[in-house]
Amino acid sequence: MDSQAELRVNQMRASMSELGVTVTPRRAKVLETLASSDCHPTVNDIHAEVRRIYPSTSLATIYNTIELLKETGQVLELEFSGFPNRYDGLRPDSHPHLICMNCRSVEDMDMFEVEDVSLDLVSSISGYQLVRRRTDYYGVCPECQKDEHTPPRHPK
Amino acid sequence: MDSQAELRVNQMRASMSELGVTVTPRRAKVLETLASSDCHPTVNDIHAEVRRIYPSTSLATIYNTIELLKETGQVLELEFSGFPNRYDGLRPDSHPHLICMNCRSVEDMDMFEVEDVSLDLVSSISGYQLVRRRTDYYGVCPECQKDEHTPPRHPK
DNA sequence: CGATGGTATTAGAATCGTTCTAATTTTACG
DNA sequence: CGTAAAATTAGAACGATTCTAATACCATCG
Repeated sequence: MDSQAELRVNQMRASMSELGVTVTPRRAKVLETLASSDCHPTVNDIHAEVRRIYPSTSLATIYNTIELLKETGQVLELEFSGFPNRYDGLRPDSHPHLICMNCRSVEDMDMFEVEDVSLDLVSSISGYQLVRRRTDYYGVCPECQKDEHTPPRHPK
Repeated sequence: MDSQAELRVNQMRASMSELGVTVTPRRAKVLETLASSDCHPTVNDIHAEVRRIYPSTSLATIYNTIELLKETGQVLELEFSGFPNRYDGLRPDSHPHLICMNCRSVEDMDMFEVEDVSLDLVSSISGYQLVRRRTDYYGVCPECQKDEHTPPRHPK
């Protein structure tokens, strides 16, 4: 786990303590997995990882822990219909992603700085109290372009 | 049905003919509903509307028709997990939306022109073959701000 | 130490939007 | 009309997520 991941784990722990809930060993392992994986894992990915250490862990614990993190904005949830949601614990702020429609890989899109319209500006013009933006680019990743018939796989 | 809606229905009909499929009366009603509704209806909304004329219509027909429209880019699908998808047949191109997390209303966000980074530019830098962008702003709509306890409702 | 009470966790059931399937109906066209 | 292909139906299947009721854990107090 690199230093950025450790920083994030500590921030997540702090936010959970502020909520008044315990950071149990299983929950700690969920935080670690979220903070040290850059492939935007699914709940199942995290479940599998936590099970390597605590084999009896149930899915509900993963969902439960993620819910606690969402409450304090410590994890970014990317919703999909028909596919499992993806989570970003490394960068819980709104930021754009590249999504491969073939292999379902998800990566951060920060090749260059995008000057997004600020949430505050859109809020004041629209009258909405905005809390989050989601921007995703959908297409086919370089890897999948090599062979049109690459079967869907995840994570990449 | 205003002139813009009629134009859209004709475009949708044309795209379906190009696919070599028949525009049956039920399908026509789906197109009409999509083209003349500005609240980004769910599949159930469309189903209810079509049933007013053809009461025996099954849900599968709605899904099936939408699938045909998606194949030719004639409808924009906004995916959610935990909530039904929303559809925009009036403006099938990528454009930003305002989403109320309380009442689940969805509206177009075109208060001002946003100069989005072009898909082509992002494609060339990222190496992805991009086909679509999705940008959504999440928050609480003006109506729901009036009363914190307004129950979720849809459509607005 | 052992009891107590509250939190965390579990396994599995329930939910719900979407997709699939097999049988039936409709449609186009000779 | 008659036939074949396409469209449609009802309901089953599916899969991600949420819920539920029972159990395990753990800190603290007597």
